Amino acid sequence: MTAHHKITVTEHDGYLTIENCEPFDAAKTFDCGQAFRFALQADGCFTGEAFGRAISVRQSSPDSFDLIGVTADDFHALWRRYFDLDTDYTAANAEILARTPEKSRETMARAIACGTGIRLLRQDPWETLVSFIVSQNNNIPRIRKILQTLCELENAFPSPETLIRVGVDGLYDLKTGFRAKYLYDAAAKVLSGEVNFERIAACSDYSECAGELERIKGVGRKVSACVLLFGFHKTEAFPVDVWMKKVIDRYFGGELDVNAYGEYAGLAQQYLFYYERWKMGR
DNA sequence: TTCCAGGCGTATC
DNA sequence: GATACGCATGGA
Repeated sequence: MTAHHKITVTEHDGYLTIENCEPFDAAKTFDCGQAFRFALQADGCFTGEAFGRAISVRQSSPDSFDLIGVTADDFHALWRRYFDLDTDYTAANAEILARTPEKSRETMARAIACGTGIRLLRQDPWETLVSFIVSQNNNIPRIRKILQTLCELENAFPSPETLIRVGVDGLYDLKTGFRAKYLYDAAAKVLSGEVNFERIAACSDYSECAGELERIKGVGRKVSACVLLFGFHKTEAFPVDVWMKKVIDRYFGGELDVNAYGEYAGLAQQYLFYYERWKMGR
Protein backbone atom coordinates (compact mmCIF):
# COMPACT_ATOMS: atom_id res chain seq x y z
CA MET A 1 0.00 0.00 0.00
CA THR A 2 1.52 3.29 -1.06
CA ALA A 3 1.31 6.50 0.87
CA HIS A 4 -1.47 8.85 -0.12
CA HIS A 5 0.32 11.80 1.40
CA LYS A 6 3.41 12.67 -0.56
CA ILE A 7 6.57 13.54 1.30
CA THR A 8 8.34 16.73 0.37
CA VAL A 9 12.10 16.93 0.03
CA THR A 10 14.10 20.12 0.35
CA GLU A 11 17.82 20.22 -0.30
CA HIS A 12 19.94 22.46 1.92
CA ASP A 13 23.67 22.94 2.14
CA GLY A 14 24.88 19.56 3.42
CA TYR A 15 21.55 18.08 4.40
CA LEU A 16 18.03 17.29 3.26
CA THR A 17 14.78 18.06 4.98
CA ILE A 18 11.97 15.53 4.58
CA GLU A 19 8.50 16.78 5.48
CA ASN A 20 5.00 15.33 5.52
CA CYS A 21 6.49 12.00 6.58
CA GLU A 22 4.18 11.09 9.46
CA PRO A 23 4.16 8.57 10.97
CA PHE A 24 7.94 8.45 11.20
CA ASP A 25 9.88 8.16 14.43
CA ALA A 26 13.64 7.84 14.12
CA ALA A 27 14.14 6.81 17.75
CA LYS A 28 11.63 3.97 17.56
CA THR A 29 12.87 2.89 14.14
CA PHE A 30 16.45 2.56 15.35
CA ASP A 31 15.54 1.22 18.77
CA CYS A 32 13.14 -1.56 17.83
CA GLY A 33 15.79 -4.21 17.27
CA GLN A 34 15.86 -4.33 13.48
CA ALA A 35 19.11 -2.39 12.96
CA PHE A 36 22.20 -2.58 15.13
CA ARG A 37 24.62 -0.05 13.69
CA PHE A 38 22.86 3.24 14.42
CA ALA A 39 23.53 5.08 17.66
CA LEU A 40 22.00 8.12 19.32
CA GLN A 41 24.54 10.94 19.53
CA ALA A 42 24.71 13.66 22.17
CA ASP A 43 23.17 16.13 19.72
CA GLY A 44 20.09 13.96 19.24
CA CYS A 45 21.06 12.61 15.83
CA PHE A 46 21.04 8.92 15.00
CA THR A 47 24.25 8.20 13.18
CA GLY A 48 25.14 5.03 11.39
CA GLU A 49 25.89 3.36 8.12
CA ALA A 50 24.02 1.34 5.53
CA PHE A 51 25.02 0.07 2.11
CA GLY A 52 28.52 1.36 2.78
CA ARG A 53 27.39 4.93 3.29
CA ALA A 54 27.43 7.02 6.42
CA ILE A 55 24.26 8.86 7.34
CA SER A 56 22.92 10.95 10.18
CA VAL A 57 19.23 11.35 10.97
CA ARG A 58 17.83 14.26 12.93
CA GLN A 59 14.14 14.27 13.75
CA SER A 60 12.99 17.90 13.79
CA SER A 61 9.27 17.36 14.44
CA PRO A 62 6.78 14.47 14.42
CA ASP A 63 6.25 15.17 10.73
CA SER A 64 9.76 16.01 9.55
CA PHE A 65 13.38 14.96 9.75
CA ASP A 66 16.74 15.87 8.29
CA LEU A 67 19.21 13.57 6.60
CA ILE A 68 22.66 14.97 7.10
CA GLY A 69 25.36 14.39 4.51
CA VAL A 70 22.83 13.31 1.89
CA THR A 71 22.09 14.80 -1.50
CA ALA A 72 18.71 14.70 -3.19
CA ASP A 73 20.12 12.22 -5.70
CA ASP A 74 21.30 9.91 -2.89
CA PHE A 75 17.94 10.21 -1.24
CA HIS A 76 15.93 9.16 -4.25
CA ALA A 77 18.42 6.46 -5.23
CA LEU A 78 18.75 4.86 -1.81
CA TRP A 79 17.45 6.41 1.39
CA ARG A 80 13.87 6.96 0.35
CA ARG A 81 13.58 3.24 -0.17
CA TYR A 82 15.71 2.36 2.87
CA PHE A 83 13.33 4.22 5.20
CA ASP A 84 10.29 2.81 3.37
CA LEU A 85 8.91 6.31 2.95
CA ASP A 86 6.45 5.44 0.19
CA THR A 87 4.41 3.02 2.27
CA ASP A 88 1.19 4.15 3.93
CA TYR A 89 1.68 3.17 7.56
CA THR A 90 -1.57 4.77 8.69
CA ALA A 91 -3.49 2.45 6.41
CA ALA A 92 -1.36 -0.49 7.54
CA ASN A 93 -2.18 0.26 11.18
CA ALA A 94 -5.89 0.20 10.42
CA GLU A 95 -5.51 -3.15 8.65
CA ILE A 96 -3.61 -4.64 11.57
CA LEU A 97 -6.27 -3.60 14.04
CA ALA A 98 -9.10 -4.83 11.85
CA ARG A 99 -7.44 -8.23 11.46
CA THR A 100 -6.89 -8.69 15.17
CA PRO A 101 -9.36 -10.95 17.01
CA GLU A 102 -11.88 -8.99 19.05
CA LYS A 103 -10.61 -10.25 22.40
CA SER A 104 -7.06 -9.07 21.68
CA ARG A 105 -7.92 -5.83 19.91
CA GLU A 106 -7.45 -3.69 23.00
CA THR A 107 -3.88 -4.94 23.38
CA MET A 108 -3.11 -4.49 19.72
CA ALA A 109 -4.46 -0.94 19.79
CA ARG A 110 -2.07 -0.15 22.64
CA ALA A 111 0.85 -1.77 20.83
CA ILE A 112 0.09 0.22 17.69
CA ALA A 113 -0.17 3.44 19.67
CA CYS A 114 3.15 2.67 21.34
CA GLY A 115 5.02 1.65 18.21
CA THR A 116 3.60 3.91 15.54
CA GLY A 117 6.46 5.69 13.83
CA ILE A 118 8.51 2.52 13.42
CA ARG A 119 9.48 2.03 9.78
CA LEU A 120 10.44 -1.38 8.45
CA LEU A 121 13.87 -0.54 7.07
CA ARG A 122 14.89 -2.14 3.80
CA GLN A 123 18.34 -3.22 4.86
CA ASP A 124 21.12 -5.00 3.05
CA PRO A 125 20.38 -8.77 2.98
CA TRP A 126 23.93 -9.87 3.78
CA GLU A 127 24.27 -7.48 6.72
CA THR A 128 20.88 -8.57 7.99
CA LEU A 129 21.80 -12.24 7.70
CA VAL A 130 25.03 -11.77 9.63
CA SER A 131 23.34 -9.58 12.22
CA PHE A 132 20.62 -12.07 13.04
CA ILE A 133 22.98 -15.04 13.12
CA VAL A 134 24.87 -13.07 15.74
CA SER A 135 21.59 -12.29 17.51
CA GLN A 136 20.77 -15.85 18.49
CA ASN A 137 20.74 -16.49 22.23
CA ASN A 138 22.25 -13.03 22.64
CA ASN A 139 21.23 -9.59 23.88
CA ILE A 140 21.00 -6.42 21.84
CA PRO A 141 23.91 -4.50 23.41
CA ARG A 142 26.23 -7.42 22.81
CA ILE A 143 24.93 -7.98 19.28
CA ARG A 144 25.86 -4.36 18.54
CA LYS A 145 29.27 -4.82 20.09
CA ILE A 146 30.07 -7.94 18.08
CA LEU A 147 28.92 -6.32 14.83
CA GLN A 148 31.07 -3.30 15.59
CA THR A 149 34.04 -5.59 16.09
CA LEU A 150 33.32 -7.32 12.78
CA CYS A 151 33.16 -3.95 11.03
CA GLU A 152 36.62 -3.10 12.28
CA LEU A 153 37.96 -5.92 10.09
CA GLU A 154 37.73 -3.78 6.98
CA ASN A 155 36.38 -0.46 8.23
CA ALA A 156 32.99 -1.35 6.77
CA PHE A 157 30.55 -4.19 7.10
CA PRO A 158 32.62 -7.29 6.30
CA SER A 159 31.94 -9.07 3.02
CA PRO A 160 31.49 -12.86 2.75
CA GLU A 161 35.04 -13.01 1.35
CA THR A 162 36.34 -11.32 4.47
CA LEU A 163 34.62 -13.77 6.81
CA ILE A 164 36.09 -16.67 4.83
CA ARG A 165 39.55 -15.11 5.02
CA VAL A 166 39.25 -14.56 8.77
CA GLY A 167 38.12 -18.15 9.22
CA VAL A 168 36.21 -19.89 11.98
CA ASP A 169 39.05 -19.55 14.47
CA GLY A 170 39.43 -15.86 13.68
CA LEU A 171 35.71 -15.28 14.10
CA TYR A 172 35.81 -17.16 17.36
CA ASP A 173 38.58 -14.85 18.56
CA LEU A 174 36.28 -11.91 17.83
CA LYS A 175 33.98 -13.17 20.63
CA THR A 176 31.25 -14.46 18.35
CA GLY A 177 31.26 -17.65 20.40
CA PHE A 178 29.45 -20.70 19.06
CA ARG A 179 28.14 -18.55 16.18
CA ALA A 180 31.59 -18.44 14.53
CA LYS A 181 30.98 -21.61 12.52
CA TYR A 182 27.52 -20.35 11.54
CA LEU A 183 28.92 -17.09 10.19
CA TYR A 184 31.51 -18.99 8.21
CA ASP A 185 28.88 -21.31 6.76
CA ALA A 186 26.72 -18.33 5.77
CA ALA A 187 29.63 -16.73 3.93
CA ALA A 188 30.51 -19.99 2.19
CA LYS A 189 26.96 -20.67 1.02
CA VAL A 190 26.42 -17.11 -0.20
CA LEU A 191 29.68 -17.23 -2.15
CA SER A 192 28.92 -20.65 -3.65
CA GLY A 193 25.46 -19.55 -4.70
CA GLU A 194 23.77 -22.25 -2.64
CA VAL A 195 22.03 -19.30 -1.02
CA ASN A 196 21.21 -16.74 -3.68
CA PHE A 197 19.90 -13.34 -2.61
CA GLU A 198 18.61 -12.41 -6.08
CA ARG A 199 16.59 -15.61 -6.17
CA ILE A 200 15.16 -14.97 -2.72
CA ALA A 201 14.33 -11.37 -3.56
CA ALA A 202 12.46 -12.47 -6.67
CA CYS A 203 10.63 -15.40 -5.02
CA SER A 204 7.12 -14.81 -3.74
CA ASP A 205 6.79 -18.14 -1.91
CA TYR A 206 7.64 -17.41 1.71
CA SER A 207 8.41 -20.95 2.81
CA GLU A 208 10.66 -21.43 -0.19
CA CYS A 209 12.61 -18.28 0.72
CA ALA A 210 12.87 -19.36 4.34
CA GLY A 211 13.97 -22.84 3.33
CA GLU A 212 16.79 -21.46 1.22
CA LEU A 213 18.12 -19.34 4.09
CA GLU A 214 17.70 -22.25 6.50
CA ARG A 215 20.24 -24.29 4.52
CA ILE A 216 22.77 -22.25 6.47
CA LYS A 217 23.90 -23.80 9.75
CA GLY A 218 22.62 -21.64 12.57
CA VAL A 219 19.73 -20.21 10.60
CA GLY A 220 16.39 -21.52 11.79
CA ARG A 221 12.83 -20.30 11.63
CA LYS A 222 13.32 -17.17 13.68
CA VAL A 223 16.53 -15.91 12.07
CA SER A 224 15.19 -16.56 8.57
CA ALA A 225 12.07 -14.57 9.45
CA CYS A 226 14.14 -11.60 10.60
CA VAL A 227 16.30 -11.72 7.48
CA LEU A 228 13.28 -11.95 5.20
CA LEU A 229 11.51 -9.12 7.02
CA PHE A 230 14.36 -6.67 7.54
CA GLY A 231 16.65 -7.63 4.67
CA PHE A 232 14.17 -8.54 1.92
CA HIS A 233 11.11 -6.61 3.07
CA LYS A 234 8.99 -9.77 2.97
CA THR A 235 6.44 -8.19 5.25
CA GLU A 236 4.46 -11.36 5.85
CA ALA A 237 7.37 -12.62 7.97
CA PHE A 238 6.57 -12.86 11.67
CA PRO A 239 9.67 -13.59 13.78
CA VAL A 240 8.87 -15.37 17.05
CA ASP A 241 11.54 -14.99 19.72
CA VAL A 242 11.40 -15.26 23.51
CA TRP A 243 9.65 -11.88 23.76
CA MET A 244 7.02 -12.76 21.21
CA LYS A 245 6.35 -16.07 22.95
CA LYS A 246 5.56 -14.09 26.10
CA VAL A 247 3.34 -11.70 24.15
CA ILE A 248 1.40 -14.55 22.54
CA ASP A 249 0.94 -16.27 25.89
CA ARG A 250 -0.12 -13.12 27.72
CA TYR A 251 -2.40 -11.38 25.25
CA PHE A 252 -3.46 -13.94 22.70
CA GLY A 253 -4.23 -16.94 24.87
CA GLY A 254 -1.14 -18.79 23.68
CA GLU A 255 -2.29 -18.83 20.08
CA LEU A 256 -2.06 -16.28 17.30
CA ASP A 257 -3.17 -16.74 13.70
CA VAL A 258 -0.29 -14.97 11.98
CA ASN A 259 -1.67 -15.70 8.51
CA ALA A 260 -4.65 -13.45 9.19
CA TYR A 261 -2.31 -10.46 9.03
CA GLY A 262 -1.02 -11.30 5.57
CA GLU A 263 1.42 -8.67 4.34
CA TYR A 264 0.95 -6.75 7.61
CA ALA A 265 2.23 -9.54 9.87
CA GLY A 266 5.76 -8.20 10.10
CA LEU A 267 4.66 -4.74 11.15
CA ALA A 268 2.18 -6.14 13.66
CA GLN A 269 5.02 -8.22 15.09
CA GLN A 270 7.26 -5.16 15.40
CA TYR A 271 4.58 -3.25 17.27
CA LEU A 272 4.04 -6.11 19.71
CA PHE A 273 7.75 -6.68 20.19
CA TYR A 274 8.45 -2.99 20.76
CA TYR A 275 5.43 -2.63 23.06
CA GLU A 276 6.40 -5.53 25.30
CA ARG A 277 9.99 -4.37 25.62
CA TRP A 278 8.85 -0.82 26.28
CA LYS A 279 6.57 -2.08 29.09
CA MET A 280 9.43 -4.02 30.61
CA GLY A 281 11.64 -0.95 30.52
CA ARG A 282 13.74 -2.17 27.59
C1' DT B 1 26.55 -17.94 41.82
C1' DT B 2 22.98 -18.24 38.77
C1' DC B 3 20.10 -16.58 35.20
C1' DC B 4 19.24 -14.58 30.84
C1' DA B 5 19.62 -12.78 26.02
C1' DG B 6 15.48 -11.04 18.92
C1' DG B 7 17.85 -19.64 18.79
C1' DC B 8 19.52 -23.49 16.89
C1' DG B 9 21.65 -28.27 16.30
C1' DT B 10 21.42 -32.69 18.05
C1' DA B 11 19.69 -36.63 20.45
C1' DT B 12 15.77 -39.08 21.86
C1' DC B 13 11.13 -40.60 22.14
C1' DG C 1 6.39 -33.34 16.12
C1' DA C 2 7.61 -32.53 20.61
C1' DT C 3 10.87 -32.05 24.29
C1' DA C 4 15.59 -31.68 26.71
C1' DC C 5 20.00 -30.04 26.63
C1' DG C 6 24.39 -27.75 25.41
C1' DC C 7 26.40 -23.77 23.58
C1' DA C 8 30.21 -18.63 24.20
C1' DT C 9 29.86 -14.45 26.25
C1' DG C 10 28.98 -10.76 29.43
C1' DG C 11 25.73 -8.05 32.17
C1' DA C 12 22.39 -8.16 36.00
